[in-house]
Amino acid sequence: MTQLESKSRKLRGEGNKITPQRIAILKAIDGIHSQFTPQELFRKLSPGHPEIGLVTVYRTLKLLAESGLVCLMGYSGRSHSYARGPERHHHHLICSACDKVIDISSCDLDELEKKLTHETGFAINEHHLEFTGLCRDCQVFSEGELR
Amino acid sequence: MTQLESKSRKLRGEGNKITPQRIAILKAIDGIHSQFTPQELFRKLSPGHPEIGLVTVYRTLKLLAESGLVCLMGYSGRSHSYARGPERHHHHLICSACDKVIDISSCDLDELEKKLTHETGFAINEHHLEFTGLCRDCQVFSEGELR
DNA sequence: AATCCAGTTGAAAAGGATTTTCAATTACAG
DNA sequence: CTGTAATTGAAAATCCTTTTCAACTGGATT
Repeated sequence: MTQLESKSRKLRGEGNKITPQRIAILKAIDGIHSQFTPQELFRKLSPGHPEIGLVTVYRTLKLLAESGLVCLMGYSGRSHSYARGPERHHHHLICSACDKVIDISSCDLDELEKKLTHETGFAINEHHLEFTGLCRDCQVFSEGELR
Repeated sequence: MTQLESKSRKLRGEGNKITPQRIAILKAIDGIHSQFTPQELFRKLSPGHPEIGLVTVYRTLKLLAESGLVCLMGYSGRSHSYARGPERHHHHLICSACDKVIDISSCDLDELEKKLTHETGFAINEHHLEFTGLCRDCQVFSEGELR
């Protein structure tokens, strides 16, 4: 089963219709390895899919994020940013130069979480973790003659 | 030295002027233990300080964030949120019901960071960590008759 | 205490991002 | 095939945030 089939199935299972627009958006997202804003995705889609409106991109990304099929990113400034990613719990490593996103599955925070629960009385149910840096490719440009 | 003096001194040291508006804003922030948006802070200030405009609140929060005197929060939806907090490296534990923020100083992520650097070639220079849950007070309302 | 000037301020306008509205269209269950 | 609820695109409406600009002011310097 392709990622497209499995995601479509999940969406349909939740009572949503599978439209050509949604398929195009799912396909596009699967090919993007950076974080992106709705506007950026719209611009990327427009040439091949002039029939897809910006509003639909906004709505679809929201829907996909609610279904866990894309991630809504945290510290990315003013506009919403999203990234493709696995449905399971994971975190991100982001290149601050090219916006590339790498998924991280390990995060041993259980100890810390327990300690915090004990110290603060909070019932913790979520955490976000994000690393930022320069990817191998982008490091090149911050050495040598450039900059 | 009070927090107000020390923060004023730092601001002045960076070439900024200490105005009545900035003092009022610094004082207000010190009394808020939740995260807040510029608009919320403005509403809180307005009654006692009708002379302070919304634009000044925006500008001052931006300035304070750049100087490390307040924290710009991450995953807080559409508008910017800030929180008072220590200047040193720290993270947050946030109540999803009342927006209370507790500062966390420990975060043993060096191991993970090293591992990621090795595996991905990234030059990591920053990380954000955020826990979300219900604080002791707010847990009460999610049990029992309410909700 | 008086002067000066770069930094600051508030109001209004501009700029963006996101959401809402609404009539037309369409996926898909029956 | 049909009926219907979900979806769509365009335009308008909402928000949030920043910019512009003329007036004002903190505080360094006389």
